[in-house]
Amino acid sequence: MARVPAPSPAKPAATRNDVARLARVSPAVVSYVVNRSKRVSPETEARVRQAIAMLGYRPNSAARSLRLGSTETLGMLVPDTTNSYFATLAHQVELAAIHRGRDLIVGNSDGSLEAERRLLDHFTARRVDGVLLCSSVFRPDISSLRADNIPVVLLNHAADAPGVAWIGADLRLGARLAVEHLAGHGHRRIGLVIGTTTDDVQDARHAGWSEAIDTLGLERGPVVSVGFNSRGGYEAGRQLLADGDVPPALFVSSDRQAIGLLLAMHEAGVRVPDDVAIVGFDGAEDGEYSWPPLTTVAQPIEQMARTAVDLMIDGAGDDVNQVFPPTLLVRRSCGC
Amino acid sequence: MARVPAPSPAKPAATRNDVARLARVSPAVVSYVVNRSKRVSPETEARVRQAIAMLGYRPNSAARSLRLGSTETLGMLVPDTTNSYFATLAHQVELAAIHRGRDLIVGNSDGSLEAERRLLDHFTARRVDGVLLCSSVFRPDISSLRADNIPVVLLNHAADAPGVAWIGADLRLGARLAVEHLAGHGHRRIGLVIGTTTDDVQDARHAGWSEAIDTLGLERGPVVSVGFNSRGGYEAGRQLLADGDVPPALFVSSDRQAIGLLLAMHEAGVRVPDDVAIVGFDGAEDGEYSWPPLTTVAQPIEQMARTAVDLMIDGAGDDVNQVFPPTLLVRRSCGC
DNA sequence: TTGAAAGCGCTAACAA
DNA sequence: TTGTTAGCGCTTTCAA
Repeated sequence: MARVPAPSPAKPAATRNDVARLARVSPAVVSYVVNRSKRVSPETEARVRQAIAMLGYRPNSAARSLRLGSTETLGMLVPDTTNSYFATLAHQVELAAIHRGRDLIVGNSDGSLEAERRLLDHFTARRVDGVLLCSSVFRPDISSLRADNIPVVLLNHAADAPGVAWIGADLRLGARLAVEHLAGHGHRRIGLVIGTTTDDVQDARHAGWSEAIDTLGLERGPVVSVGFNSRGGYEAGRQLLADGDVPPALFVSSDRQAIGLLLAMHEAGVRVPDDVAIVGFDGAEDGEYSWPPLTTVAQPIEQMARTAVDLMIDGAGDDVNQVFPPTLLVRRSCGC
Repeated sequence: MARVPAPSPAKPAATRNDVARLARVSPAVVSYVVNRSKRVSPETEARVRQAIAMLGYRPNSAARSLRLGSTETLGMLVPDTTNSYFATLAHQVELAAIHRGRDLIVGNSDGSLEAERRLLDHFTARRVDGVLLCSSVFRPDISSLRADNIPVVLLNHAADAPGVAWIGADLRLGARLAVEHLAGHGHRRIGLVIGTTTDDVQDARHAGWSEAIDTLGLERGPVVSVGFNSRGGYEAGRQLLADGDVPPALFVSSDRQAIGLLLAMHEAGVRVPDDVAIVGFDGAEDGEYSWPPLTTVAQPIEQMARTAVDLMIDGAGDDVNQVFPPTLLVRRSCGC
């Protein structure tokens, strides 16, 4: 490790006053040209722009926020950016935010309620203009946002949350899509691997699965509840194996779980889709390169992200909600 | 979509003055207690704290930044948070930053140099206290940061970059580890799937592979250059297959590529590790649940993240660098 | 132990 | 078309 003391010329960033001085105009004029907020004569503007370029001036956003009372920044809280579904969602939200001239700050709660509260607090301290919340629980504590009148939209939310705007995929429909497809392959007995969240409210995918089974006159396969990640899926697989009851078809509530399940099956020499057909849920990158590639119920992530940001910025108010229909993304784990 | 107009009481957040008024002290005293910057009598402090609690006051961070000339925020730029390696790295950096009392803003360049430049610009406008840069190129343009004297550390960097602090894993050593392990399994002919970056400088993993082959007196297998993602790995696999030259062992420069390669092999009925033994690189979550689970050269991600943040904050200056030795993470794709 | 006041860089209302 | 000025919420020096 080489080490040379930094020269550190301690040259502070140029301010608007520096620009004004160099361009021989008043500071206000600099603002006018930067924000295009008022007409300025072409010659003056040229001088100012040149000075800006020479000094490498960029408006100090803290000062701007303070003055404007708005940070032009959105906050987003997810359980885990390491999860490709949330990573994709966050990325799409970032894109949508930029498109609307906003910045996005993303925080990870790691599934901890304590961390979630802390981050939300943090967002309010930063005076974000709104927060997109993928909470680990069904009824998140958004009081600190409320107290400061910061708009919230619950993203990836599962069901009605009175008094809060929320957006989510139609989980029930998605589950139905999966079961119907599996039934279309001739399977009459379909199991379920379902994720549980901290406050274990019943997941709508469970209801959708159940409903579809009934409607189609099928037989209920085993149901196993596990965490929403690969490890959970792996455990589900082990359990099914241990019970000696791996059904011919399985709907799995997230792609990551499905990936874990796949591993358990491979280890046991159970062939997918020949011995078990599998349909996952989410449609992010996870299942694209798995073996076999995962048939999955894809959420319209980009659309949801865009809508969430629009809702947030256009301030549609609380009690707004929107549910998006997912679509079946057919690959090979279903037997197609 | 239900819709109810927002009540929007338009209640602005409480300021320090509100607290001062309620606690019947001067605004300065509020600052004293919030920042513990000066002794305050216990009774006064109690009054102030109570007022803070009652009003839900949190210091406006824009104002604070403006006054302090520091945002207590670090910026991090990665090509793609959707990639689990970068997601993990970013997450670890976030943790390290929080540990040092800093916030982290993460931006995605999507591998575009244009986006990279824009984000860097953005970071300087926001006056971040430093930026951690995972650039898509070997010599990134950090002039906008330089102009404002914002410290930079190149993270995940591959080789010497004079005048900039950088941190990276020892790629050459990692490649050697992989080849040696494969040789230990008795393979005498080892191929290479190597990623290319935008400015295609020779990757040190290539050199390490080559070197190890020579040292061990092995035979050079096919070398294929592809993008650093799953698709690249898949293409590499297809090409090897098309050339009819799938070597008995293969070192692959990233886990994501390895995942893609795995798919190509499965599709062709080539068995891993029996027909090809594979060792990947990175050691993030990708290969943990693949089939077969991936043996890989793991970078000490957490350690690198922590060091990068420390370096940044403690301002060790430019021309500092640190290279971390990776370790072999043995799973099953190598034949173990 | 507490308070008064200056000023961080910026926007925008108003005046010239 | 341009300039003057007040003030956003905060920290900190200096005085009381």
